[in-house]
Amino acid sequence: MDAVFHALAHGTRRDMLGRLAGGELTVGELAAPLTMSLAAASKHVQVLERAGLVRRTVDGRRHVCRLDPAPLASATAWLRFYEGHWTESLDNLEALLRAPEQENR
Amino acid sequence: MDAVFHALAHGTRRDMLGRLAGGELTVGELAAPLTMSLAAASKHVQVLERAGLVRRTVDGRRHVCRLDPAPLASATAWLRFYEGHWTESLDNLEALLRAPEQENR
DNA sequence: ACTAAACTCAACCATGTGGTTGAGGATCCC
DNA sequence: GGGATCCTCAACCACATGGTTGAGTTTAGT
Repeated sequence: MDAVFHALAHGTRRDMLGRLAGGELTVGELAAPLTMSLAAASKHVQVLERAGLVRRTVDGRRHVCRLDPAPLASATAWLRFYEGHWTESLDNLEALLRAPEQENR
Repeated sequence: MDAVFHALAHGTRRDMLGRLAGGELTVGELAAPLTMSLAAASKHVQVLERAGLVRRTVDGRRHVCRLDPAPLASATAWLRFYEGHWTESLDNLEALLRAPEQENR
């Protein structure tokens, strides 16, 4: 799960995932719009692969990547949990403000 | 937004956020259960602060930290967007499997 | 006034990360 | 077969990250 958040922490990788949401792409196609070498882009793909967010099938000399957003589910679950706690603590704050003892600030 | 994902990428920081969801804690209290020095924990708090996830109020010599999950919202929005694309591509897959041309695998 | 406590800051170190280049392995095309 | 294409691998480099220790500051307690 660290791997998922780590993969998402880099803008280049989020960009790749975004374009993969539109359909399968080869490593070269993923690298094309980027301002870095193919080898660098290849490393980013590997990071996404290790995080389980991208699956690769080798088709001849082309490596075709497709999105596998399943690992995103655990990340969203984590986030939703703490957003839940957040609204809860908002309720607590509100309750506190309504309480008889007036300790505003 | 990179900052938010980067902050979440470290298990120690997620742990801190989790405990902060239960209420305000000082830097020392955040550091106590960890196997690192206070200075190291202090740095983690600073990372969370830069990401906007934690707000600090100095109360005497104690630095009280409280959770501010607002930046989590943009992260969840990003994730939900791609989860949407995911279910869409699942539909595409299903449609493909139902299609006349049988190219399973 | 002294000491202890709660932190931050700065310097330092080891390791990880993101990029480059150069070489090489398959694969397609002529 | 020969050359161009697509991609990985390994070595290297600069810089960020995560940890340490030691010193310093501010506050609390006696």
